[in-house]
Amino acid sequence: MLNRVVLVGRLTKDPELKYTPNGVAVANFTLAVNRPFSNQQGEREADFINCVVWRKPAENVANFLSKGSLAGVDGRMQTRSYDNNQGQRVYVTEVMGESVQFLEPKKNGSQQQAPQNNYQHQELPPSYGQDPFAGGQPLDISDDDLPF
Amino acid sequence: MLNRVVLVGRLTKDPELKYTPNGVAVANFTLAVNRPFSNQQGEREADFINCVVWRKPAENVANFLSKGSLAGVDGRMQTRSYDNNQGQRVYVTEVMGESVQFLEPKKNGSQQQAPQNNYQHQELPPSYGQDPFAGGQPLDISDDDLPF
Amino acid sequence: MLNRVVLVGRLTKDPELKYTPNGVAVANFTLAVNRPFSNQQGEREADFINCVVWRKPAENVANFLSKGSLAGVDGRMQTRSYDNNQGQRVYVTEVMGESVQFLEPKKNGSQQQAPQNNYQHQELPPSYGQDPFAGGQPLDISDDDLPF
Amino acid sequence: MLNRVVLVGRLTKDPELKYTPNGVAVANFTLAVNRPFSNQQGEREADFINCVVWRKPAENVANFLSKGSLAGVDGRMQTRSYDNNQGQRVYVTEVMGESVQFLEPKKNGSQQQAPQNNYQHQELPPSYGQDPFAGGQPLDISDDDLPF
DNA sequence: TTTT
DNA sequence: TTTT
Repeated sequence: MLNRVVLVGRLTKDPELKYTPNGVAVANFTLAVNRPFSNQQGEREADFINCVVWRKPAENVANFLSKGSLAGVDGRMQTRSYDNNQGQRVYVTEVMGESVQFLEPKKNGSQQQAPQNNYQHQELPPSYGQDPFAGGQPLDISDDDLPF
Repeated sequence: MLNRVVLVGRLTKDPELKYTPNGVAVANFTLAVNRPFSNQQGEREADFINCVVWRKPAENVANFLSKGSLAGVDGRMQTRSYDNNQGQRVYVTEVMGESVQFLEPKKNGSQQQAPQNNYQHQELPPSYGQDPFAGGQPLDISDDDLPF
Repeated sequence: MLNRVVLVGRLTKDPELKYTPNGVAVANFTLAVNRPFSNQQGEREADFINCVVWRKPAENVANFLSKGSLAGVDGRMQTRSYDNNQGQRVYVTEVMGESVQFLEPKKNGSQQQAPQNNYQHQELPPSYGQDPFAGGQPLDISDDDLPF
Repeated sequence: MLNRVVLVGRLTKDPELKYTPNGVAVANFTLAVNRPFSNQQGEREADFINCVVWRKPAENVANFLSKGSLAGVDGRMQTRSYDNNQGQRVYVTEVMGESVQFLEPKKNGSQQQAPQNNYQHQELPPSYGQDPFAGGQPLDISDDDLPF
């Protein structure tokens, strides 16, 4: 059924990159998306939206985005739940990002080249993404949990 | 900043209609949106997405939708948090529906007329929405909490 | 770059199904999408949006939709131009539908079963889509024109 | 009915600002949106999408965007037609932008301050938008043509 | 637990 | 050239 989300916002922290036991990359990050209206106190608020990105785009996210980066995400809303250590059910809503657009030149990097174009499907410089296990830490879940 | 969600799904229950002390209508409902892929066990899953609608469209939702109704929602993702009665912070992500489309003729109703067209901005039959407090129960929050 | 369109509307005619010389299916149809506001004369207008769908979903469209069917489309806007027979450049904007949702049970059909779920990725009954060339007429363009 | 478009792209030219006889501002511009895939020749193409923005946001567009600016547009697809001077019917599809996000600091400007935040609903510096007729040229259509 |  |  139709389920489409498009967001533009800034990362609240550096993205977290992990790998499933099978070597599938997953990146998690939170986008702060400013609201277009002010609250009663006249302040602008933001929504903090958790995003998950899988596979190659996950590695691009980890390579090109960091705290404060402006990014666009096109994806689907997903919900899941789990029991926390106090034995309570926690409900999670997040955005499964199918594509991520980098809306600013890579910042922190030193001598790095910014990508010529900022789309997720871009050809990345050959130095990226070579060893899928580099730079990320293994994820403690079985691949059976992967829904796709 | 850009924040746009479009969903089509079915209500998991009848919508809940409430009113703020000032008489502003709010409807809450959950949409079950089937995923386009199957999980490891070959089953189709759904995402359960909480939606909030304000004012006149809230009353339309309450009048035209019920458990199982197929509906489209166009809106924005919002996040908020509160402390539950165990003193723990609970994070909530929901969709603020700006417009709701009724994709099926009104069901349960007896002799009721289905709307000629199913858009939220439709002219409703004069019998609807007259007394903003009819059919809903008061909401225990101050209007100061309304962000818009 | 971000380019996302979501529409719900009714087909103005039966969809047209064609095949490239290589046997790739393409369906074309126009969605009438009613506007949420009235014009100066108090009339509701509609937008008439041309949609193109490729491959398997194209065949599903041809099998399940017909004039008047209510459908949802999730896709991208695309533009192209060509010279007409009067030698004038014609600019075309259309929606490349990546997924199509059938929002009504199949109508015209006689004893046909409606699909159990209406998503484009659905398993179709085995009688469908067997011979990719059945029911469509060949398309007079080279596959070199296919951009993906 | 559901009709939602979200785009991020770059202006192909400076926006055109006009005013109806009643002083309602309208801005027109074309966004070049790069495609996420390459064509047969391995080249990246773009879609060129015409956008229209009304009223205050139209003036913001004229003040903050220029050729090459990166911008996000959230709106609806609209179609219309007219007869050209050769007496032929021309069909037009464009995006009615409801909100426009400025994704880069204002460029060409000399000593100008970039907006603190780039959302269309932003508070603009007091020097902007004061005389709604400044800087735009009158539009040769009656307000009766305005559909909303 | 939040970004410019 | 347009749908309910």
